[in-house]
Amino acid sequence: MAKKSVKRASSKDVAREAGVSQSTVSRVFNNSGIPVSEDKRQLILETAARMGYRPSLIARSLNQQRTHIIGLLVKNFSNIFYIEALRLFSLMFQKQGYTIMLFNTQDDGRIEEDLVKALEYQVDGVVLTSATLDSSIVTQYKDFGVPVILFNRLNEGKAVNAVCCDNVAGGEAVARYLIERGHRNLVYIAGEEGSSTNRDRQNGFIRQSGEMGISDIRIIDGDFSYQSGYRAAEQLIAQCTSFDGVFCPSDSMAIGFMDYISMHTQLSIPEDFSLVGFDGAPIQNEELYPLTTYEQPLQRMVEKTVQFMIDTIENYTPEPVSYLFNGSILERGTVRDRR
Amino acid sequence: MAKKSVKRASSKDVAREAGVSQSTVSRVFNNSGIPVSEDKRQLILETAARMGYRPSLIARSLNQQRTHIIGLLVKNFSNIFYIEALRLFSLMFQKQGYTIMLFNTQDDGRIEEDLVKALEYQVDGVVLTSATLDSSIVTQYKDFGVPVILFNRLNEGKAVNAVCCDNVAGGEAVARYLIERGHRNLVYIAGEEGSSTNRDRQNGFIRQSGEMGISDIRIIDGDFSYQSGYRAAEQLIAQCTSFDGVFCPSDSMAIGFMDYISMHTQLSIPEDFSLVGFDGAPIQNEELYPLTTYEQPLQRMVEKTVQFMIDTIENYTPEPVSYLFNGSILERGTVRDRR
DNA sequence: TGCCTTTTCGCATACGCAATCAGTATACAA
DNA sequence: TTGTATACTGATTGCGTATGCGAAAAGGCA
Repeated sequence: MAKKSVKRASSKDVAREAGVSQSTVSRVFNNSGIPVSEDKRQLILETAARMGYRPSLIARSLNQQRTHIIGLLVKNFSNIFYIEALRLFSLMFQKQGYTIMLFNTQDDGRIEEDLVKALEYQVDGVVLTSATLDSSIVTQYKDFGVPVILFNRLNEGKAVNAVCCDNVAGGEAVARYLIERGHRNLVYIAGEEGSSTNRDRQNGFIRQSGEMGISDIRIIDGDFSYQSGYRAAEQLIAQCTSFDGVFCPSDSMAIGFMDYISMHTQLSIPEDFSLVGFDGAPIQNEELYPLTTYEQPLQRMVEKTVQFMIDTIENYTPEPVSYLFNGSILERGTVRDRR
Repeated sequence: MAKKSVKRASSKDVAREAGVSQSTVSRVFNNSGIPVSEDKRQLILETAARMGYRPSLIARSLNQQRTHIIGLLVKNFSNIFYIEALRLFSLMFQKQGYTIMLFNTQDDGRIEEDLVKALEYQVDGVVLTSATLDSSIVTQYKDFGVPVILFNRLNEGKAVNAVCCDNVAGGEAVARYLIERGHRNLVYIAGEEGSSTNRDRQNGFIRQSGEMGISDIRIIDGDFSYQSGYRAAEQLIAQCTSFDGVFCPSDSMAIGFMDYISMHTQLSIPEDFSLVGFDGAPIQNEELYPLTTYEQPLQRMVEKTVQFMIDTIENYTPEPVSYLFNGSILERGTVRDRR
């Protein structure tokens, strides 16, 4: 059996069938305002429908040098925050007439491979979420005139476009929030090592604490995941340190932390100590997990990224821009005022 | 400023620069075994690298009538099971040299729109997950010779390819499992109305129960979501019916159910009644949610879908095939033997 | 050296579309 | 009737790649 049992109708086929030229068919299907007489238009639409004709966006892309495809590189499928971002991206790009090509970059070594693949497919732009990437690759990428936007990640020297939450300010805000409410013995559960998001949140948290007179902050290892939050709680409790405020720089970690506390200790939050998360991703059950957290304006960040991308595609500018967003503390029930 | 500040090098450019013909460049880059002398090959590879040349997969697709793009239509971004499926699909298709075009089909009315878009992009095949679709559209789609596979969904008359868990057998297995262990007063929390998955699980559950002498099964409305499980528990408890076995046809629902019970009642599972879920999607904390569930062989199902898709692309056959998979009860801690 | 086989390469064309340009038909004014 | 402007249509070209065919070059053998 042949590879394709049916051959798709092309505009040429429709033209022959309808007795017009291929150009006229083309003019009818790309609504670019070029006038076609009404009777021919109807004739063409009818024969096209009868033959099941659909314009080939591949051929159109080749001709126009524009694919209307956006490459979306995603790494972290276990973090609800990025799932939510993915959902919003796909929705908003679709609404703007773009289609998403998804690259699930499992390990960092494959990033370059995926970027090249996206390039070969002539994507109009690339969004990188949650990837700890070698910036040299992206710089090289820029040479092709394809816009790249880092989402929720900054790179050194701001050599690449980025839309990001101001993580330093976020860390500072959490420190301020806790210390202003009388917390003195703070703990920071670290996120993924080497990621700019963790580094910035940690630096902001520690610096602001220092400025407010709190300098010895305990740091426990982690990696943003639920499990790491759970284990961090275990580790912290085993050390039996006295503490009254914990900052988990992701909601997943915070919830893992809460679970360990409620399952294996007699402590209760916020009576015995306060807990603040980060992200503000949707929580299924806020009654069960009334997590006070620093909420990133995810929706606005995605909107900005999409708009920024489209603007850049339509008017390419080589100078990189970084947009920083500020979130705010979402007060729920895991922080008590200790003054 | 121009739309593109740089023009990408084409095979023709490389050919001119290297002093060979465009054909030879092409032959070097599509490793189709056509011989090119070693010195020219090296020369071409070098100049290509120097010029930053990458073959255009768009142009290649136009020429070959094959894009190596798979359209993936996803609806349910809130269900962990489908997120996991999406992750596996993207991984496995990438490994097989295919790239994924993602369509986030928000509401069912847009399915047709997304299918058409995928068609226009000349995708080599389409996988539909979690979509309650009008089969007439898909039938029409088949006329284009583009393979369509329904994932985790059957359609009436089996007119379309499908890879699915045998939901009827699953429902039966759960009924058998509960009744064999002495449960007599069963409750079924319904999944999304109108979905084949819910209908089949429900039918299997009720029929098998009937055959084993249990005929009056209470049914509570739901839609597969965490919230609907939570509300169903509330509703059930309010009715104060005596029951000893509950079947939630998705793990999300089951966990919502568990949460309501532990938060708002004095009942405990499995002491006061047993609970069985469905899916077997990863649960973050099995200690906290030791849910006994019917586990679908997700990994194998995805593998089969990918393999099936590639086979169908390479050797198109118009006769639709349905592959049914059987899962099994994953015993954890929410069922007690009541004999 | 001449002839033949094999390897290697270039020419020309096709893929499906959009755009440019040139050409026809119609309308209206002179 | 002719000229001009305008509405419309068609032939042609190019986007970047792959490939059949034939030509040329290289190599083998007498």
